[in-house]
Parts: sequence; structure tokens; C-alpha cells
Amino acid sequence: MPNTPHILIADDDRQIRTSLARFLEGNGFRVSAVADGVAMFQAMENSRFDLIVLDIMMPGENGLSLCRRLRAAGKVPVVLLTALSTHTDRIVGLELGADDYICKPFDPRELLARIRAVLRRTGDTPAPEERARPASYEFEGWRLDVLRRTLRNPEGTLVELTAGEFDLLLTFAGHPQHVLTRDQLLDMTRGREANVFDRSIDVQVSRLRRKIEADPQAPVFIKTVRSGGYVFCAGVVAGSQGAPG
Amino acid sequence: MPNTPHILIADDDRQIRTSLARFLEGNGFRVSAVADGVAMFQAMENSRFDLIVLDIMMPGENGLSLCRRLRAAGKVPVVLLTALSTHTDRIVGLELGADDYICKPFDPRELLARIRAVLRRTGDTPAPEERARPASYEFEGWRLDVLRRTLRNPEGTLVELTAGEFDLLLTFAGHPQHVLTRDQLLDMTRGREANVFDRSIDVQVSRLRRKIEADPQAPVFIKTVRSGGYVFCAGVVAGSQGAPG
DNA sequence: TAAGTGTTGTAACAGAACGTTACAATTCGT
DNA sequence: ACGAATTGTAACGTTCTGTTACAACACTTA
Repeated sequence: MPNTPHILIADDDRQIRTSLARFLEGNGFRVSAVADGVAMFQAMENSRFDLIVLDIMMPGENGLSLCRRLRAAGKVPVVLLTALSTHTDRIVGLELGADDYICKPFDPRELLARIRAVLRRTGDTPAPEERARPASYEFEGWRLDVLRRTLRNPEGTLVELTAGEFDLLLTFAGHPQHVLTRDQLLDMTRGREANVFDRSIDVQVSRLRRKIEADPQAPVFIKTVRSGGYVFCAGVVAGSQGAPG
Repeated sequence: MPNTPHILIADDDRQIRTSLARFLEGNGFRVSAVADGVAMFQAMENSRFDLIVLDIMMPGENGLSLCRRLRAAGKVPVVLLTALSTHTDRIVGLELGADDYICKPFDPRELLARIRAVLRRTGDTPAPEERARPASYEFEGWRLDVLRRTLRNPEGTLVELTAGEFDLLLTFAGHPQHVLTRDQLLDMTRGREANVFDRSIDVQVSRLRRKIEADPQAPVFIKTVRSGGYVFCAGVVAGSQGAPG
């Protein structure tokens, strides 16, 4: 993957660092992570990064000052991660040369969207998946319209899905024939970690099956992989254009 | 940049001076800053300014008196910056020849908007960015005219929107397929922060849906993302020219 | 095969998030 | 300063989602 954007995460919170790294990797980025400003500049000497996710609140040198130094050093796009949410703080951040900011606690997917937007804006490196992400999926006559967030069955009638169900199905459709663990699914649909005895995905799968499986007791599309997770078993064709007609 | 408007900031507060200067520069203006009236008139001898942002409360000569002298000296537009907010002060300021007026603490973007408005009004120099922003958006046959602040449905008939509804729709149209949090929406449409249990965006969304969704109960354009915010689900084309016809 | 162990399916519940209405507060134009 | 229009707040009903509990199922081992 020579053309994969390389992202550097600078955050002192280990939890955020690792989970964010995994999330971004899962979305096609190359990711490195550091815990402080010193390590950040070290890392930057060894590799070229396409974007930096910088926590504004870190021990040692202040994030804002780091941001200023970054901007002074070059033109690497920066997305600020901050707990501050007042107006002035935001504007100060953007003034210092950050290309975007997001406040904690944040939805990883939103950060992902902003990273993509910044990369698109700065333009030299295409964000992965973004263009590649199809506008629709089709499987066994079923049609999933990403833009409209709708699902039609082979007869062409709309099947009502809740937002969560839609996200889940979308994730399955995007990874056909792949066993997805509950962790992954939770991560990809909700952007959060699973607790020890988290059964929410199971329940969501059950609810989804009820709507798309002819016989939910004998599922054809979403198969269970015992002690593994679930697989979407269908030939999926991805359309890059919106649903015609 | 020969055609870039040149703005002079006169404020004794260094913090405001620098951060405002950077903000305006970031928005395409050429900016100079001075700390008192004497320096202001000095600067004006050396350069021609298209607009002056003048703090009314400065050590030395009073801002109002400066404003009077400015007006006497020529026709440079002035935007007053002040902590005073009573009606009479406002009248006095405007009577003295200020073209607009904003109270501290202020949202920089609001000042930006006022500066643009004044420059547009005085007319000789086009404000930057203003032109670059799309003058219209079109989605699914609907047409949003930014300049006229009007909305036409696919049949071409005008749909009456309040200012707030229009701003909201404009924000959505400018960020299609992006989940926008209530915070962001409030920020972008009103320039303010959300309180803990702020439902105003929900209500505004509801009102907007009533006007643009065929079935508000099953919205097609503005979809809800539970515990996330809202997404505008439509292919949007931005037009750089005003709506023809 | 039967018991035992761990895993999954799903019903039921509870809490949270959302939509909408009515009304209060604010703003705006005159 | 007044009235009209717009916007915010509060309240209530509805929908969605996570949790829990338990039954059903699948694998293992005897």
C-alpha cells in the first residue's frame, strides 16, 4: 500500500491511542501513535505523515504550542483533539493552523469523517475508502442505498430499518464472506469498545435478521460463526453510483 | 493579491489584536494592527485601508472621538468594537459615522460577517471568500439560492423558510453525507454553544422537515443519527453563480 | 447417549434519544 | 414602544437501543 495515508496520533491517553489507531487502521489508514510531543517530533523525523491527530491536553509541552510549532515546521495537516469546547478555544486552535478540531468525547466516525475531509481538502493524498466506498450495494436482489440509507427487497418494496440496523447491514455488505467479531462490528457500527458481556450486537443481529431473512431461524445472509462472530454470506455487488431509477 | 481588502485593527488589547488579525488573515484579508489612536493615524498615512476595526475603549484619545476624526478625515468604513451595549451608545457610535458595531465579547465570525457586509455595502472592494462560497445549491430538484435566501421545490414554487430554517438547510447542503452533531449545527447556524439539554436544533429540524420532506415522519433528506446528530442525505451540486431564471 | 459447559437467540424491560406540540421569550420591523 | 414573526424551552408520547434473563442449541467428554 504505497498510497495509503499515514496518520500520526499524539495523545497521552493510551486507551484512546490504541482504540483510535485500530479504528483508523480498520478504515484503511496507516497509523502510528505517540504519547507526547517529544515522541511526535521524533516520529516525524523518521516518517512522513499525511496528517496528525493531536491531543491538545498532554503532559509536557502544551498541545497548542505543539500545534504552532508543527505549523511553523511545515504543512502537515493537523486535526486537534480537545476537551475544550468554548468558542474562543476552538478559534484559537484553528488560528494556530489546525485544519480541524474535534471535542472529546468524540465519535470516532466523526473524527474519521473530518480526517477524510481534511485530506480531501489538502488534496495531495486521497483518503482511502472514501472514493472507493460504494453508493449502493446489491445482494440477491436486495438493494442497499447508502445515500438514502434505505433498503429495498427483491420485490422493490422498502424495508424499514432503524439507523443501527442499517449501519449493521451496511457493515456486513461491505465485508461479505468475512467473519466479523462482535468487537469489530461494535467498533464499526457504533465506534465503541465492547464490554465483557456485551450482547448488544447479538440482539441487533437478531432484529436485523427478522427483517431480511425469510426464516430468521434459518438465516441465509447473516450466518453465525460460533465463538467467532457473524459472516455475511451473499454475493455483493457494489455500485459506485446512486441507485438508478 | 492586489485586490485583497486591507483592514486595520485598532485595539489596545494585544490578545485581541493578534488573534483577530490572524483570524481575518485566515479569511483572506490583508491585516494591520495598531494599539492606539496615534499609531492608527500614522498607519493611515502610510497605507490605504479598506476598513477599520476600532476599539472604542482605548487609552489616550477616546474611540468615539477617533471615530469622529476618522469620519471627518475621509470615507473609510469603520466597524466599532466595544464593551458598551446600550442603545444610546450604539446610536452615538453610528451617528459618529461608524458603519457597524459589535460588542465584546464577540464571535469572530460575526465580526467577519459584518466586515463583509460593510465592504459589500460600501462596494468598492469585494470581500474575499464571499465569492468563492457557492451562490446556490441544488439537490434532487430543489434549489437553494444563497444570495436571495430562497428555496424552490422541484416544481419551482417558492417554499417559505424562516432565517433560521434557511441557515440550517444551508449548513446541511454544505455538508452532505456528513453527520453533524447538534453542537456543530448550533455553532454553524447560530454561532453559539449548546447547553446540556438543548433541544432547539431538534425543533428546528422538525420545522424544516415539515417544509421540505414529503413525509416528515419518514424523512428522506434530513436523517437522524441516533446519539450522533443529523445527516443530509442528498446529492448536492453547488453552483458558483446565482440561480439563473 | 447423556450430562456438562459454553455459546447463541430472543423476549422483556428500562433507560435514553427523538419528534412534536404548546407556550414563553426574544427579535424585528414599523 | 407595539404587534407580529421567529426562535427557544418544557413537556409528553414514541421509538430505539442496551441489558438482563432464560431457553435452546452445539460442542465435549465420559
